[in-house]
Amino acid sequence: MEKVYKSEEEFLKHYNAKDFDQLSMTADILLISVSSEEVNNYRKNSKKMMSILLVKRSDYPFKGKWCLPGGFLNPKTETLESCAKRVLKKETNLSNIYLEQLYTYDAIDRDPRTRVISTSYIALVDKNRLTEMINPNACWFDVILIEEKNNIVDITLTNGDETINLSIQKILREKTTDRYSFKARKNVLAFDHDLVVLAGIERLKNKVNYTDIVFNMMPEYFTLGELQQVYEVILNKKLLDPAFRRIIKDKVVKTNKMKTGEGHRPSVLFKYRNKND
Amino acid sequence: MEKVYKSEEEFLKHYNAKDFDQLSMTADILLISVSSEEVNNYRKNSKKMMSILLVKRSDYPFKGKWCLPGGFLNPKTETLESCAKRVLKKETNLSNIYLEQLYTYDAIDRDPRTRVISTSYIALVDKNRLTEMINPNACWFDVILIEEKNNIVDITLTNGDETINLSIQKILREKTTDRYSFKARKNVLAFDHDLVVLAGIERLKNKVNYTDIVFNMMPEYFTLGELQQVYEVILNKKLLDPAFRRIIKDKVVKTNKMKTGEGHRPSVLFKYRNKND
DNA sequence: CTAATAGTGTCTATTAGACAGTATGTT
DNA sequence: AACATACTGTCTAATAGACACTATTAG
Repeated sequence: MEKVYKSEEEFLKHYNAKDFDQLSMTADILLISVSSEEVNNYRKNSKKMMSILLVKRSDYPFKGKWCLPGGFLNPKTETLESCAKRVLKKETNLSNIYLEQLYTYDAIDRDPRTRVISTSYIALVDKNRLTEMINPNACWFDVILIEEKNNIVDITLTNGDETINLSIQKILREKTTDRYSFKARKNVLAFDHDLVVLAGIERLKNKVNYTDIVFNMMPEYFTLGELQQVYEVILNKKLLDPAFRRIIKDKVVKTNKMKTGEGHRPSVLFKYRNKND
Repeated sequence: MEKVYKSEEEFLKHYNAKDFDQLSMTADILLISVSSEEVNNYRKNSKKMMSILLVKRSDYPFKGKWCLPGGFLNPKTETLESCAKRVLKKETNLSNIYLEQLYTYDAIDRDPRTRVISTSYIALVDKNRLTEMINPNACWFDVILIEEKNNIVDITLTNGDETINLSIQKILREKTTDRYSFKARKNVLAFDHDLVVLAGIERLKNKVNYTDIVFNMMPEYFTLGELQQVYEVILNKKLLDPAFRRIIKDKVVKTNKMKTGEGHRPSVLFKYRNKND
C-alpha cells in the first residue's frame, strides 16, 4: 500500500534512504605524464616516455598488488571529482591538475569486499611540477611499449625494478568502428585497473588530435621539438616536422626566449596560446 | 587500532559494508531515434527529425516534470548496463538496443531525496522497431531545434501538445578545445536531465563521423537518401550528395531490392556492411 | 670542422567541397 | 510532360605526407 503525499516537501520528510539498497563508490585516477630519459650523448636530446603513477596496495584486498591511486567517495560531502582531487593531493601533494572523467566501472565482482562501483578519471600533469611524492608506496611506471595485433593490446610498465605486463583483448562491438569493449586476459593490476590504464591511454591518444589537452602536460615554456616529442609519445609514432608545425602553429605563441646549451642549434621557446585571451 | 589480517579470505570474512557510507545509483537512458514526418506533397520524401523518449514523472520528487527513463540500480544483481536494459524493456518492450555509457552525473544535490549518483546511457533505435509503448507516461519528443550562439545551446523538444525549451550554457575548459562543462540555465527537465540530453546529442553528433553508430538507428534495408537524411538530422546540416556517397560507400552493400512508389525515381536499397563478415 | 637538432620551402598525393548534369520513376 | 528525387562526372580547394634543403649551436 503506497502512501500518497501532498507535496514534495512532505514526501521528502518521510523519505529514508536506508530503506533502499545502497552501495559504495570510489574514484580512481590514472595520472599520466611524460618523463625525460637522459641520454649519454651530450649532443642528443633526451628521450621522452609516457609514464603513469601506480600505488602498491598495503592492505587487503589485493594486498601487494599495484593499482591506480583511488579512494572511497564520501557521499555526504564529495563529488567524484573532488574525491579524485583529494586522493591526488594526498598522493602527490599536487592540486590544480587537469582532471577528466573517463568511465564508470561496475562489474559486480570487481571488488571482493562488497559492491563497489568506480568512476575513473584521467589526470594529466607536467612532471616537472612534481616535487615530492607523499606516499612511499606510490611510484611512476614508464609505459614502454604498446603493441597491438589480433586485437590484443600489450602494455609493458616498468619502474626500473619491476616490470608489469598487461594484456588486454579488444572486442569490437558491432556497428561502432573504433568502439571496443576491453577484457583483460589476466588481471595484473588490482581490481579492473588493467582496463582503466588502456582506456585512459586510448582516450588521451584520441583527444590529442582534436583538443589542446596535451598542454596540460607541458611546462609554461617549451620548444616545438619537445612538444612534438610529447605528441609522438602519446600517438606512438614519428611525426614529420613540417606537418607538425603547420598543425600546431595556431595553438602556440613564439616568445623571445631560447633554449640553449644543448650541444646543437638552440631552439625558440613557445607558450600555449589561450583562446580566451 | 587497526586489526591485522593474515589473508585476503580472513579479511573479507570480517568486512562489513554497512560500516561505511553508502549511496544509491541510478541508470538513466537517453533513447534517441529518427522519426519521419509525413509531407502533404505525394512527390516529396518525408522529412526526418531526431526524437528522444521522455517520461512524465508520476511521483515525487519532480512530480509532473518530464525526465529521461531511468531506475535505481539493484546493487546485488545488476550492472548499470543491465539496469538500463531492464528500464528500457519496461518502458518500450524492446531488447537488443544499442547502449553506450555516456557520463556519470554526481552533483551532491542533484536528487532531493538523498545522495544519488546517476550513470547515463545513450540508446539508439530504429523507430520502426517500436511497436508498443508500455508506459502510458512515456512519450517521444521531436528535437526540433538546436542553435548555438555565445556558448548557449537552445534545444526545443515537442510532442505535439507540449513544448519544452532547454537552455544550456557551455563553459569552455582551458586547454581542451571542444571540451566543455555544461550548465543548465534553468532546469526544465527533472534532476539534471537537461544536461544529459545535450551531452548525449553532442556525443552522437561527434561519433557519427568516425564510427558506424548510425546504423543502429536504421532498418535492415534503407536507401542512401534515407541514410543521408539521418546523418543530416544528427549533424544538423545539409550534406552534398556526391561527398556523402563517397564517404559511405564502404560501409554499405547494395542489394537488388528497390524502393518504389514514391512519386519519383525509385532508389536502390542498401544494407549495412558488417566488417566482421 | 662535426654532430646533432632547428627550422623552412615546395612538390605531390589525398580528400573534401561544389556544381552541373543525366536518369527514372509516379501522376 | 512535369516534378521530385536518384545518381554520377568532374573540376577546384584544402589539407596531409614526403623530402630536401638551409641554419645554428657546443665542443
